[in-house]
Amino acid sequence: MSSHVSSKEAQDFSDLNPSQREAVMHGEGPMLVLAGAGSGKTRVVTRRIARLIAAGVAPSSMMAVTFTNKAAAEMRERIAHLVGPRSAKEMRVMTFHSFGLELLGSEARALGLRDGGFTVYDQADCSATIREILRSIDAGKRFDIAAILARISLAKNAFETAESWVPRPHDEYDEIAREVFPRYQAALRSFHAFDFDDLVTETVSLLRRREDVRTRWQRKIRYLMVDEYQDTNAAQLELVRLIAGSWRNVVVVGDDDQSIYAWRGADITNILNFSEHFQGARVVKLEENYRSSASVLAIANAVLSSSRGKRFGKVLKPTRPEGARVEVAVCLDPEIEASFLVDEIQRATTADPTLTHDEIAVLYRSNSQAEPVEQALKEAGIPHRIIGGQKFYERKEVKDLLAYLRAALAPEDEISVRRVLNYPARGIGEASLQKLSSYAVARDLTLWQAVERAIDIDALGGAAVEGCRQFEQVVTVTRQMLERNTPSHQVAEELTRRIGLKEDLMAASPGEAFARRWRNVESLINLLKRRDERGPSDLQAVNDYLRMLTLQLSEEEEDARRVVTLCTMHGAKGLEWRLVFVIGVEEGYLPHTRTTDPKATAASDQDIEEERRLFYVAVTRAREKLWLTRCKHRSSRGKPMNRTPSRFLLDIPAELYDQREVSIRPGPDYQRMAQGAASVLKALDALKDGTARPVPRRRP
DNA sequence: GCTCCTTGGGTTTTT
DNA sequence: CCCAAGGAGC
Repeated sequence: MSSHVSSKEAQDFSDLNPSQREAVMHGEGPMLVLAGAGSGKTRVVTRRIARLIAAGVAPSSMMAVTFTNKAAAEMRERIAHLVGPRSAKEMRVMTFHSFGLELLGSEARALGLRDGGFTVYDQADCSATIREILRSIDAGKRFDIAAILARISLAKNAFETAESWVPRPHDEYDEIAREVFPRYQAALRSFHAFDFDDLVTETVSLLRRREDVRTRWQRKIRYLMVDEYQDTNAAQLELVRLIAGSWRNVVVVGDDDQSIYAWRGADITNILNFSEHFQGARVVKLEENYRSSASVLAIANAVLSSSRGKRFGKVLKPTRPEGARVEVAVCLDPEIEASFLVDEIQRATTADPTLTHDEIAVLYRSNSQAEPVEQALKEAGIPHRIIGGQKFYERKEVKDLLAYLRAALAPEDEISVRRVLNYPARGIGEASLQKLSSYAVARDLTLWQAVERAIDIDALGGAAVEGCRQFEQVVTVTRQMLERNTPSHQVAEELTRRIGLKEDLMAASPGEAFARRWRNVESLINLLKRRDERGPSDLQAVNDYLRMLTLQLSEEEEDARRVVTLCTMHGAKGLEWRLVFVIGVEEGYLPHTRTTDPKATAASDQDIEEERRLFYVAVTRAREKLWLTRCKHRSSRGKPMNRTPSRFLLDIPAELYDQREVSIRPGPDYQRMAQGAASVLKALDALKDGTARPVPRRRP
């Protein structure tokens, strides 16, 4: 509908500064928008889209690529606000991975996959695959699977194949990865599975080798926009190049100073060298910051000014007044830190009733830091949500149910079959699994085919044969229901009944845990129900939906009602709040030990620079008030440790912030201390009587 | 084959 | 401290 497009908001550019206007008015050809934090980059992207639509460009010929599905949803919403929901819906707004999924799904024939069947493996599935491979090659030592996976992932994103990749000498993880890589890739192919990296790299290789496919997609997508371009890797750059084709209508938006995903293969030279990759590119810098108070920006600029990395060298220019002083709270330990921040939230929201909880965030380096904060917020009755942490899709009961569905849809998906072959327990233990597996290998069968032939396997015991029969029956019935186009949620319900999932969960999880886990099962069934209402339940449709779930559900399905947000600094990118607490500003977290420890993967200055940028990202989330907190003591692995301030904090001139010590607070803390003292006295008494017992742990 | 216990080893970020 | 793997006992 054009009523939106012709609206004043979309066509009046007087509210934009000259650089923003230049970016919005840009027509064809490559452009790099270097957008500092809070400089209005989303605004520029969405306004440009609205302008192009107003100029007659079909929304369906445009694609905007974002970094997360959540960011995509938000961008689509903002576009809808400018141009109307109809046009917004026609546009492609998605992540690289979702795009890969769409393209591979619709080009299944070109890929040579029969009936479009492939599965998407998440990290847990990939880990399970590697665990099996390590077992099969008798790797001996207990390797860190995540480390192997990380190396394979980096190699794949750099277009190394199992054959071409050269491990670094004297790096035992490179060496084991060299062994695992070809087997891993072969295993995924035989399971008809793609991992997240494949979604991009396989798309690239398909577009490279099939001119017809390439041309088809280049005709489809005439305008391409990429957000958070500093976080793209080599494979994604290649995908951009292939899609952009000869039109080269590529607008990328990003900030080299916010590049924080090198550990995942992101290559900062993509943005630094954009003008070489796309000759004749226009470069626009957005340096005026509309988000943060001048006090916050002074801190942000100070953090970057000590940076030694290669940069475009932007400086954020404040447009807003000085605002409240930035404060540093030096706390005794994490519990004090948490109760201090709760106290401060209560004080601030009371003093300013317009400051609602959804305008407040607590940011930390690692998910484990959320726990004491959550505890303190809970005690104080402050509503909050944790972004990240244990994801819905990763919960065991959800994965188990999905594994059954996947096994029914595609029995060659061995990881799924393995996962539920003996769940709930039906007499097929490690030994029987080995026998099934070697039977399959010897005859070049899939594991599923071996299960079907269980009765013919002499080595297998009676209980195991019976278990295989039961499993085969459950899977077969499930498949038949799907073949008859039974709504998928009904299939899932019948499945839970047949395997006795409810009873098993009840038996395995005490009290409250059962309710929570069963609720997860019900939410999954509900999710399927909503899908059923929208479309058919044929095999293809359900399969498509399940593999999309792998991408979508690895993120938050959370609703952001008026609650305080807790999230990692990585997860905070692109978001903003009026009041922000950055906690744990200590050596060991910022930078993280893992990046400074010489024992870990060759710790380099580059890694530390990335940690500095991460701190910069965290700081620039604050609009009005920024608190930096750190602890003097903290226990790690049960051992108490003294903590020192982050080097990045020490780099900030002291006159830019106020500092205060927080050791103990009046109120509840005194009570807690008194209780603590009482229990110590009691324990001493007990020691004297000889009735000492291990003190039960406090947490439920 | 299953469950419970001991032991040893490692600390992050996520599509 | 927390998890996973391996061993003992049922």
